[in-house]
Amino acid sequence: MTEPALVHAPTTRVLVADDHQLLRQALRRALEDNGLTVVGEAADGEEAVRLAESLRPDIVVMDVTMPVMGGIEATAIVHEHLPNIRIVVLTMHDEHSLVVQAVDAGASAFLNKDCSLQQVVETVIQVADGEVLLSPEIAANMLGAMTPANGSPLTKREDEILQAIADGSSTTEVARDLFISAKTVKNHLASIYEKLDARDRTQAVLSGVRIGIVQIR
Amino acid sequence: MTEPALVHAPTTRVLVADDHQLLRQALRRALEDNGLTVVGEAADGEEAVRLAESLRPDIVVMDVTMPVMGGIEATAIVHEHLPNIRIVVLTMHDEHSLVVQAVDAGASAFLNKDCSLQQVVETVIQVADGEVLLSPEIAANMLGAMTPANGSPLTKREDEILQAIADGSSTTEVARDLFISAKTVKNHLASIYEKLDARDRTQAVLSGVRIGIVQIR
DNA sequence: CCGCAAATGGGCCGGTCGTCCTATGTTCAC
DNA sequence: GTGAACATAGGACGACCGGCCCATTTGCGG
Repeated sequence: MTEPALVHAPTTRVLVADDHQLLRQALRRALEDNGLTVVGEAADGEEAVRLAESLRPDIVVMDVTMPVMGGIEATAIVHEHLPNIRIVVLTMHDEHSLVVQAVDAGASAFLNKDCSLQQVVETVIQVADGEVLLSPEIAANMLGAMTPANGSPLTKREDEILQAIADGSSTTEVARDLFISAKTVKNHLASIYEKLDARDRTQAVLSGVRIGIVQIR
Repeated sequence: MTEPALVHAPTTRVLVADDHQLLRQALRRALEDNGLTVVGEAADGEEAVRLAESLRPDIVVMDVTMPVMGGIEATAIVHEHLPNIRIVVLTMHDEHSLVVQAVDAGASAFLNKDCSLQQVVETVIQVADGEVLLSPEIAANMLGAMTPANGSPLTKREDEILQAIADGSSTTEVARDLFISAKTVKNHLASIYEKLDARDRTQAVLSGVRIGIVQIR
């Protein structure tokens, strides 16, 4: 993964993936005003993967919350198939656990939407330019004084199960979808109730929404 | 659509209220590039109310989902105290009940974030310029084919019960709190499920949150 | 190496929930 | 004034949920 020469690269090609046209336009303008080329825009994760494949951008600016396929998942897929493409992940929610997930998925940088357009542009340039992979610490720092060091109080599996419940699945359906027994789901739910101080799935889901670990879809 | 006189107005003063700096900047740039003056930015509803009071803008571009105080509430307060200020409401979610709530609160226009920056600018100019108050129909049209014009699809009692469930009460507790029998609560819940196309209280509450008839507390 | 947390799973039981009937009184619009 | 919608309420039943035991495996940190 070394590309020493070819510094002559005329422009950095950027793909913008965000489900909000407003944001896409804003990002496009900001990037283009700073000498970068926006080669495409995607409105969901799947489109982002497709366009990354066909357009071969240098950088993808990827929103986390998108329909059809989330940004994290799209990041993982793009990163696996096209490891040369660097991905800058954008998020609405100050969720520290997302940083970890994003970095795991192969993101090179992580920004939340409370940062400035300029910061986004700078980050993209830095990431395109050099090896400036943002460490989780830097990312966490950028997110400002966030909650000390939690993210989700739940484990990955618990997050997954709670989200599935929020998405409308019953205990049995979650079990089927995750290829585990219903009993295991109930066990996880019990842990979730304890950790979120909820007494049933309804309150647990609402707690999850409140603290930003559950997406309303 | 005629705007003959008062063309002398030097600039239209706009206040941008959105919790995402990215969006605020994007809107500021788009507005300023089109000859409008952005006199301030607010990151939450309370700040929006405060700044509207002190800066006296002509227009407030107000996001719905903001911390501390929501955009709808802020719209209502600003509209009551300063009826001359016209408010353009922006939202992420295509929820038609929000249109009604926004219009009730005194909004002059309603846009979702999937519209273009240009559309936002045009709307602001139109609203500032003339009497171009967007009717619910126009707003509805913008949001796509939506249901006629209601607020909540539920009755008052049903709203009340769903909110109580969201607040953490069980069927029996709701019954006790409302001085009715548990059976009646179950009956209302059954109606709620049918109307919201939910199969249990969890989904019903989430639907309620989605369409803005349930407050997360 | 040992412990601990996470993920998996089983059984049991009481209580709640969701659904199916039916029924009565009130209110409001047509 | 007659029906439609709303709010009230009961019974019965099966399914699901939440709490309480418990066990095994895996992986990570001290």
